[in-house]
Amino acid sequence: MNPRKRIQNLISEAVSRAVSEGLLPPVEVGDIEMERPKRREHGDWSTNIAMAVAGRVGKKPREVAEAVLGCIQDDPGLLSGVEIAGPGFINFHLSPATLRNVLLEVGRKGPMYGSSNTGKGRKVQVEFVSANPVGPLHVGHGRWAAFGDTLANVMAHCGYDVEREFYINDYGTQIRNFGKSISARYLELLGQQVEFPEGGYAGHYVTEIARRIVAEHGDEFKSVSEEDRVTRFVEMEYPRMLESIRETLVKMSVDFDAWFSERELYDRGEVSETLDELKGDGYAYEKEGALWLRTSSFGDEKDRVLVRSNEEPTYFASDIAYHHDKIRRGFEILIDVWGADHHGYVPRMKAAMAAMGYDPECLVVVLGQLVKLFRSGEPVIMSKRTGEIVTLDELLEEVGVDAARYFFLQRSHDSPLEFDIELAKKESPENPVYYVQYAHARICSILNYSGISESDISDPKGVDLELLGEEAEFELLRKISELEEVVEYSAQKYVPHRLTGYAEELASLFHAFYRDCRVVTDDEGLTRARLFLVSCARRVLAVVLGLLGVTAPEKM
RNA sequence: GCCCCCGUAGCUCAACAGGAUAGAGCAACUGCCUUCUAAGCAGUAGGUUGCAGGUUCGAGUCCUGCCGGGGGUGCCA
Repeated sequence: MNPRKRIQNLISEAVSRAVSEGLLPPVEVGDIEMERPKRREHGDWSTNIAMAVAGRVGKKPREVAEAVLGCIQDDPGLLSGVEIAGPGFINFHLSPATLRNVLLEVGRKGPMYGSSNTGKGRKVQVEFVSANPVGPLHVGHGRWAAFGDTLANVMAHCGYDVEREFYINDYGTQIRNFGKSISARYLELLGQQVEFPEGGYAGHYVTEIARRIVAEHGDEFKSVSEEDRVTRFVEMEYPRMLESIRETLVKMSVDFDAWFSERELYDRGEVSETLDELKGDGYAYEKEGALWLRTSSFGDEKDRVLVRSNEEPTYFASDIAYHHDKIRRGFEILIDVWGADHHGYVPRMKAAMAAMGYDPECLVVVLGQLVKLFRSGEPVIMSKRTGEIVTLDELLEEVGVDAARYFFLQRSHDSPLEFDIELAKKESPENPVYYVQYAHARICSILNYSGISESDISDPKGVDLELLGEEAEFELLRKISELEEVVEYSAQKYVPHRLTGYAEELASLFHAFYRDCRVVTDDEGLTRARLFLVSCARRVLAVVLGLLGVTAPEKM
């Protein structure tokens, strides 16, 4: 049992003892809230239970705290002190032995350190990126790639059964516009005057595609109908585009478990099947020649169209069928990562879940804000209209995957990200990626210098942990002990960026330790104890960097 | 108009389900390499958390109103 739970038990036992001794009136305390105090002198763990309960028992918070404190019977060896502070907090200080024991857990769990079973094997699907296969990924996609992948890592570490999925919008207007755009460029290259299609893709890559078609097929498609030419180009080119997207994602170290095609959803009849079910349940109805879903009965502002009067299903219709399919595949939690510009879509999708008879809560939509690119403080001008964008490939080429992923994961998903390309490239202290990686490399260097192999060090039997007694050592131990909470919080709140903060704190405490404590000395016992400590710190850094998808270099 | 997100140090951002004296990094200034990586460390300075109310033992965090920025509000995706 971890110290947090042991302390919670001490408190609840103390409360019942205080009640039976008549110091407190009978009171239901429920879950005992535990927090990490911000200030060191407030101990390792703190509870506000006295303040929370004070009103209900008609006593002052400090009186309640004293009653509880008086009834606490220490779990032997766990604590070195308990006291009441401030308005009525009860603060707990872990004993040195408890802190040192965290190293044994790191040694035991290795790469699984920080993992837990809070997810209880629940099936989770994280769907992210899901870019239309009509152009290269841009830097915004890069942010969602890093976010989704790390969120999946973090949830897996918490004991969820996680799958990563990419939804391919290979049906409908967008893919058609892609074909039309290629067609227009193709005809231009063959010397015809054509108007560029409305909603077409103006990027230079489209012209490159057309040029390649001309080179390979000449004017073969010049005389066929526009309709046929567009269809032909779509069939020829979207699989290639999808393949290049896949390659870019591989460079981002993102590996999807599933690629789900919208077109196949139609081909299997799942869209019409879903619509029939909704009609059968009375949630879909005809009006003005279109089919509508009664989303307003489930909290949406108004009803939404499923099938237009021209018989074309909307994107919404296939999206419902898609989510229906996800549930039928057994996923209990569906996480959709969408751009913030889709936020108006959330209530209707939740409503659709409810209409299908599912709990809307099982759908979690994470909305992400934009990435603004900078170069040495100057904004990089991009225009969607003219197609002048910086692609994810170009960014990766320039800054590398480690810096890219780290930068994407530094900020909360709901605030816009400023990404400075020059800063990401800099191998200097301004760049936090290197700060963290440097701590890892520095430890490797110490281990190497010691001449003792790490596998030898990690056997705690030959180590006397009691030799660890410096404040800098305890600080490091405390931070190491926090990983599980950080990982759990990141998973529960869908905030994987917390990990970058943790990594920097851990690195910083290691660097401070390095200043205060020399590891390799003539004192063999102390050397072994400290080698064990830094080896554990290294492994924890490696775990965190691994979750972030960033490499942990041995040398820099 | 209505809905959603954001507003915290000069800049970029943290702040765990409301907690104790709001924290980092960068930029600025001052020190520290004959000893395991100076891509490092230590220190100084920097704030009425956009504004005004409210809720309570306690508010950056919750509620109301206002100001400012972004997004949405389609038989588009």
